[in-house]
Amino acid sequence: MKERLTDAAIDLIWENSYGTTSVDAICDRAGAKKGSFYYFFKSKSELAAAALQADWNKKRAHMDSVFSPTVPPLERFERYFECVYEGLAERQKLCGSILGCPMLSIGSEVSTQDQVVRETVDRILDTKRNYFVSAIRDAHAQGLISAPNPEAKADALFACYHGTLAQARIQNDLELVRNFNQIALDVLGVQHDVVPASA
Amino acid sequence: MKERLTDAAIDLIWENSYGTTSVDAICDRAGAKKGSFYYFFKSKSELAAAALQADWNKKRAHMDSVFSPTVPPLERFERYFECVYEGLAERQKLCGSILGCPMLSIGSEVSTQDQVVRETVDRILDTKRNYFVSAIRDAHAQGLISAPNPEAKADALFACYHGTLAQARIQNDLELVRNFNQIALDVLGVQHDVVPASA
DNA sequence: ATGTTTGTTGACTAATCAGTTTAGCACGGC
DNA sequence: GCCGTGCTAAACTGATTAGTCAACAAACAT
Repeated sequence: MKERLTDAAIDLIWENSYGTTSVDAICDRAGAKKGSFYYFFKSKSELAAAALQADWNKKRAHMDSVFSPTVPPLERFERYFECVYEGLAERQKLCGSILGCPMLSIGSEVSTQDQVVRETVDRILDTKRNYFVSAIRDAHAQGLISAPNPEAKADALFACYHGTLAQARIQNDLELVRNFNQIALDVLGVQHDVVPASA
Repeated sequence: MKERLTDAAIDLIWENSYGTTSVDAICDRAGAKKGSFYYFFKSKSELAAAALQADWNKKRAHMDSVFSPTVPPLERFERYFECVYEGLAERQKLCGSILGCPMLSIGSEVSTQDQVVRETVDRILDTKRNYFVSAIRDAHAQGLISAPNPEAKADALFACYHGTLAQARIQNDLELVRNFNQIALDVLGVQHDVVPASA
């Protein structure tokens, strides 16, 4: 039941927002009653933090596989962005909207008001950033890109990635995400293998 | 009074969020009563849209000056990011938090639930993006950068910029914004004039 | 068998929410 | 003097909110 509650919470909050998702609505979707909710969680805010953490834990294994050191560094990004695109597209079929990154949407919404959730998001985002850093470091070591400062490069790509997802949500349009790997390559400083126009 | 209401609305919604900012609170800060509110605006949602638009209209003249075609293209960005940094720092002194970009925060929060606000944000963001596009086009024309596709480059920088502001809000930390011009130059593909280390 | 832990239930507050209503104020035109 | 017009005041509605509470159930240990 605890898991049903966190699942319902992520679903609803991601699709709508933290502020407009009521505890009642979460309970309804989870098939639970208010009492059960407050048996497991002492507040809406604590549930949100738990839900974000649970969601991340679920995705972690998949991230480890996509960003495995056995995969060529630039392919890690390519596969990752492809997965994100597919996931958002599938989700759109269900709810009609492009939802972007839940961490960013929720984090941005509550950051000035809810320190528990804010710190949870902050910590998870930092963990996620590490995948970027290590892939970039590897790419640099293999001479695929020039990134003497992998952390700075990762920050740039990370920001670019999240900015694109945020815009996709606001515009309700996946177009920018579909072509994101191109932008990523550009930000990473990979040489374009442009097909030269004839004549 | 209408202006006092939109000012109060932007202030409160930016600092907190759309969902947690009540009409009562907006009226309080504006020194107005509910009746006045609903005389000028027919709903909270319509006020939010009007407030965002009014806020943008105020900033527009300044944007025009910063992105004036008489300013060298890369300096436009430099000055702009500097202004944004200063603005956020000043605001932090007042409310203790880094607030990021109101368009992005609010847009991301309400995008799936409020089409009026969503479209307002979408339109304003598109207008803002044009400043980037034209500066990049000029920079390319002057041989400062290589950007055969200025729109794509602008999208990348725009996303990177907004992603950075969103992270600054979530982390409540201006650090990333302070150094953003460096990242911007990197994304734009400007050659670093790195001071070579001796020995 | 008996008590304890672990979970569930539904009714309950007390506050807050967006939005309405109605009466009234100050003002200039006529 | 009188009337419309632009705006304000304050009380109100009805729905919704997060969170509480005491009674209850089933499993499990002793």
